[in-house]
Amino acid sequence: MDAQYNPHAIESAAQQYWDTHESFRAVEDASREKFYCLSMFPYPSGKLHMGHVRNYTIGDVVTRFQRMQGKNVLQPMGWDAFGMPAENAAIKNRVAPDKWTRDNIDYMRGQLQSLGFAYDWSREFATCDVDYYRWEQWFFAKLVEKGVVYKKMSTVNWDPVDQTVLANEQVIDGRGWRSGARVERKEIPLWFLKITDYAEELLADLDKVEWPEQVKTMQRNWIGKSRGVELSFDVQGEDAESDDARLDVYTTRPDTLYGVTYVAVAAGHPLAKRAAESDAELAEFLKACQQGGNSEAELATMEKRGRDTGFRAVHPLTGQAVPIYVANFVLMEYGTGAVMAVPAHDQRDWEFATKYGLTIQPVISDADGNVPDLSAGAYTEHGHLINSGDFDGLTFEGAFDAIAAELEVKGRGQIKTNFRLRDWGVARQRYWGAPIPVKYGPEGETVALTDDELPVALPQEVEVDASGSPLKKMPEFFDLGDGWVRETDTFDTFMESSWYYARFCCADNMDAMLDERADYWLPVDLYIGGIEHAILHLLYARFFHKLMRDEGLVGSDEPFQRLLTQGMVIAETFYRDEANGGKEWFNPADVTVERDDKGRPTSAKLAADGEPVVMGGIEKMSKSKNNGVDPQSMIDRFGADTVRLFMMFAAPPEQSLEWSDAGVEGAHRFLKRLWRLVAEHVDAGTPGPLDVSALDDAQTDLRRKTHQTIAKAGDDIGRRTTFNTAIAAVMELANALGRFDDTSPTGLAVAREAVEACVLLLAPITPHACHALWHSLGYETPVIDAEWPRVDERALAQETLELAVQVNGKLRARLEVAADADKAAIEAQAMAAENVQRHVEGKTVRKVIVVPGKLVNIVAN
RNA sequence: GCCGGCGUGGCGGAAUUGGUAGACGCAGCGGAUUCAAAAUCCGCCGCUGGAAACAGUGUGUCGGUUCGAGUCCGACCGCCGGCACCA
Repeated sequence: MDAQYNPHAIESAAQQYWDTHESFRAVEDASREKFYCLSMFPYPSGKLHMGHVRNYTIGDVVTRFQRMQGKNVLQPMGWDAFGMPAENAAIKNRVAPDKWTRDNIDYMRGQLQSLGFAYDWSREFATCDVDYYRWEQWFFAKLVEKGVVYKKMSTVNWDPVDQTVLANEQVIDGRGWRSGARVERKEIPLWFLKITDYAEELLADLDKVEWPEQVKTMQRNWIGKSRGVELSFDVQGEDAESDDARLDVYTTRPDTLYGVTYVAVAAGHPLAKRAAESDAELAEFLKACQQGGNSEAELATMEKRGRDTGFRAVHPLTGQAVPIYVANFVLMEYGTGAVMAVPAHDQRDWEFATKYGLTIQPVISDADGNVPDLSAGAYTEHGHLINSGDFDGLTFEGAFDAIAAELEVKGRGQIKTNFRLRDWGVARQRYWGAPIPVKYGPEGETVALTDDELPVALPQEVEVDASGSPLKKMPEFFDLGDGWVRETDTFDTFMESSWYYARFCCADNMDAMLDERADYWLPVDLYIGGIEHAILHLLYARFFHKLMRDEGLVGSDEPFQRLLTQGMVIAETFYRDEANGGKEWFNPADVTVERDDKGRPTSAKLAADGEPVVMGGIEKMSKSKNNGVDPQSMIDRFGADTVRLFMMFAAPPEQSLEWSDAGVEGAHRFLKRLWRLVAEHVDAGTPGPLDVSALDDAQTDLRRKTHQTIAKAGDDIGRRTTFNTAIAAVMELANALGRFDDTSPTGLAVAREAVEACVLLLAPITPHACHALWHSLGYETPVIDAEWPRVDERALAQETLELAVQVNGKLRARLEVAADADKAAIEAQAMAAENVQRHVEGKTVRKVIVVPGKLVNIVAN
């Protein structure tokens, strides 16, 4: 074999082999166990970034590993092709979104292929293909029929200068990113899917999936099931028949009901509007409340402000009148648009009451009956009721039930389960998305399109500018004649990403959304993607799967059985301050870092001019900080296997991964070393038969190491998905192999087993090199079809073990003991050790703890 | 602000169920090979003291549980992800 490791020749040969043999085409086969491995598909933004490379390498390693386990594997790839960047590029470069997107896809597909990912490319599609989104339109029409869809008024960010709706990320400090104008909250009618109808099931079924606990917790909190009481306050002086006669509020703390000292309503609430009719200042305040962004983070961090409406609410139990305030943090769309306020026992209410001088009435004491000190903040613990009439002395649970019962008797309220989860608004006022398949009639009819009216294809020839969707200016698109017009809103791109995993199972079906092949492959056995998708994408996809199930399209309850959330790729940043107060960021590739004699970085210089730059810390790779490392340049320099190996070795998949040029070189060095080890082994001659009963000590040790490594690598890749430790284990085996220079026939046989283990265990990670090495070892069938090596339990056996000996928890000696030694013998041997004697001298031994195979701890004082 | 994470040598990380902290790699230092260099190979490498044996100390900070804590509990500090129209 070639003595030199030549990655580029090896990689193109291996890729060509896989290509001509259609090695990764997946075919349904009911007689075989399937494994569907899916990585989140990319948005085609231009070129692959390191985050993609990491994500897809993880998926590829698992896919190839499962194939070697004998599974029938499916690993598809496609494009999440609708979205705002294409429109932004269109505005900036005057290039049509479709062309821009498809050019990007072509380039990125080539990059994925050069990384050697084992995709079944025959299943590829982009979500902007009409053959894809037509089924989404078809399905939406079915949902309209079923009643899962409705239209309601909803708040959007409105840019009054550009006359367009802005996404939350386009609102910066309350202003439009392009125009700089103060953003306004505007109400427009939008389409919604009733995800809240599935809240209970989405919560319960989290128990059915093998996901990281943190992701399940985030979803549970997002769904936010709570048990509380819905109750109503009368509005003083209102006609009992009028709509404004009562205020409904929901609370999870009915035990604090006697502490209500005011009620707050949203700026859009009818009472607030009525009060403003005769109060110019209040009207001004309501207008101010409509300014600024709409995101929860912005609402939660803004200054809490309010004003008295002049209306008074009547407490449902005490009959006392309390003021009704308008507050900017109460939103009309969430819940009832009104909240009861208990400043003594809720921190936000406390801050508001303190600011406006409202009464703070404590109604909960601690368990000892002490009235809490409310001078610095609210007392939010559960405790015992005080100042609460007949309910005094009750605990949280007792008071909850008693007060709920009292309200029920009086017809003023009842216990209610509430969810924080809100319905999913799926309409966007944008061009580059799937058109919503609805039409409106001259009499105000709203009708979903029928099969023969579908698909609604998105027009390709358009002028995109900053002033909203071009579809709204295209009568040829929306004017259907006879007074009928088509909806010009398009779908949220989360719609497309909510079912693409299912379409991959049968992407060639032009007559149906899904077919029986979906139930062969689904659910996805392992889904891999960024932790940033932990809530929205994953929750919407779960919901969509249940919708498809209820339409009989799939049989399973959940789309993704296992989930692996991968961390970010980060890198050092470098910048110089500019005269205008901004920063100029330099790419790490253009910077030289100076180090002291211990290797610590001390300063950095720009290579081009030799002048210093500031080290800005380690951040997520991004365009804005110019700290991205281009995968292509790394592949060109070292080959795909080196990039893949480094990515898998530098950190466990869930953690963030710091890019390191030196680390990449280290990975490359290891591959060269592995190549040389195999070449030297092949040159050393033909191994004899492996007679395991006639091995010397060194041979036994290497053989044990081989099988320990097989056991560890299989567990690390298959169960733990900690690829870094699997690679470390193989490196240890390679190190042991490098020290083993026994060229006897038996020695070569033991070495052969170790060499083959290295190649097979690394085959999922560095598939091109292992493809070539496997052939060099004399095999005709490719390594992708080789079986994962089996552990020989007998090879793992040891005659002696090393134990740690502690005295009072501190390590004092190491002990070589027979593997079958009993507790008493171990104790005696431990006590006899010289250093142990020194530390127990003059003390009484109180206890000796023996942990088999691990350590002995002698407790003495 | 709310929800969820993370914090270990000069650096990336390992320690899987409470049991020998620092595997593996990078950087650094010393040596071999070489006319020389690259490449490669060998050795050392948490900190303090010591010639060494060894001792002390050490996993963000403070406190607790335990024979024993990087791991469990409480409080705090710092950083990161998400917050419903970025994907």
